Amino acid sequence: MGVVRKTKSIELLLNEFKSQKTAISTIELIKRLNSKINKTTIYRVLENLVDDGILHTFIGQDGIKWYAICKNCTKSKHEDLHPHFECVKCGEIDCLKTEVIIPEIQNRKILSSQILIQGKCEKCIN
Amino acid sequence: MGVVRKTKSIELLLNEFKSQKTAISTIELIKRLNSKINKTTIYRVLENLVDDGILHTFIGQDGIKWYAICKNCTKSKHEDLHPHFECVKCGEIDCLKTEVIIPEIQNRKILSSQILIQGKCEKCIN
DNA sequence: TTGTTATTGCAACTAAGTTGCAATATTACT
DNA sequence: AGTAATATTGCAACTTAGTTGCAATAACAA
Repeated sequence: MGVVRKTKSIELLLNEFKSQKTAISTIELIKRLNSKINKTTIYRVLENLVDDGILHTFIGQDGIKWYAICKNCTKSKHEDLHPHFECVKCGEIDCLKTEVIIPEIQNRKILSSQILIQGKCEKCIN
Repeated sequence: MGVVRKTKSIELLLNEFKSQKTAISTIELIKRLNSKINKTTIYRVLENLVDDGILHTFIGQDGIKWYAICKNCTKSKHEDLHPHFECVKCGEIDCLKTEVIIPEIQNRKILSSQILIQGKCEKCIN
């Protein structure tokens, strides 16, 4: 349904994504904003922000939901088909600009794809 | 820890993967074997079979665990770094032989990757 | 056949996420 | 500014996937 009214919850959540460029998991957001926003509201606002093309979401290796700011998305079209990179050391996940080419497959029609790469990030490589 | 003794539970679970070549989710297995094996046992046997290199596991788009037979794995080395294909129509997930190349990324060390492709499978394309 | 111990079933629990509903806050309209 | 309409929120209770501890059972080596 998307966001209709400017509220404190939306502002607080967006602040998190403005001050941190990497992806943030739902449980991390609940942990951080616990005292200020109810977890139900957090889940609902996040979904609204996805509908509006402001955030995109994906499933981490742990099976939980992560969210990150969209770069080139609109309400009607999500363009965030980029891979995500999860650091095995610090746990941080961020969006990659790197393009990964999915080859055509005989007798199948590809519609979308999720790519989650594990490794060591810039900060943890050494 | 892997499997040590041949039990009825292991046999029943492996039968499912022998009669169906595609991946099977934990909840599907629990649904099917509910009356014969306790769900705790199902979770534990599946994990053992992964340790033994007989099955591999991955997270589906729904955030739940899926399992499939390994092709070229041993107890010490999992080689199943192939992509998985999820049909948006029938919900089936299978392993792809297609190789997807993950390019090197500056200042990062890539260790592994999960690729989940959505689309229409052979049966559902028309 | 028996002793050791891997495996199983059960019940109770955890953790992530959802639902229904009444209370509250935003916004448009006068 | 005051008010009505309704989007948003908080709360409690729930669902679902998966886990844990422990006693009972089953494999299998000797």
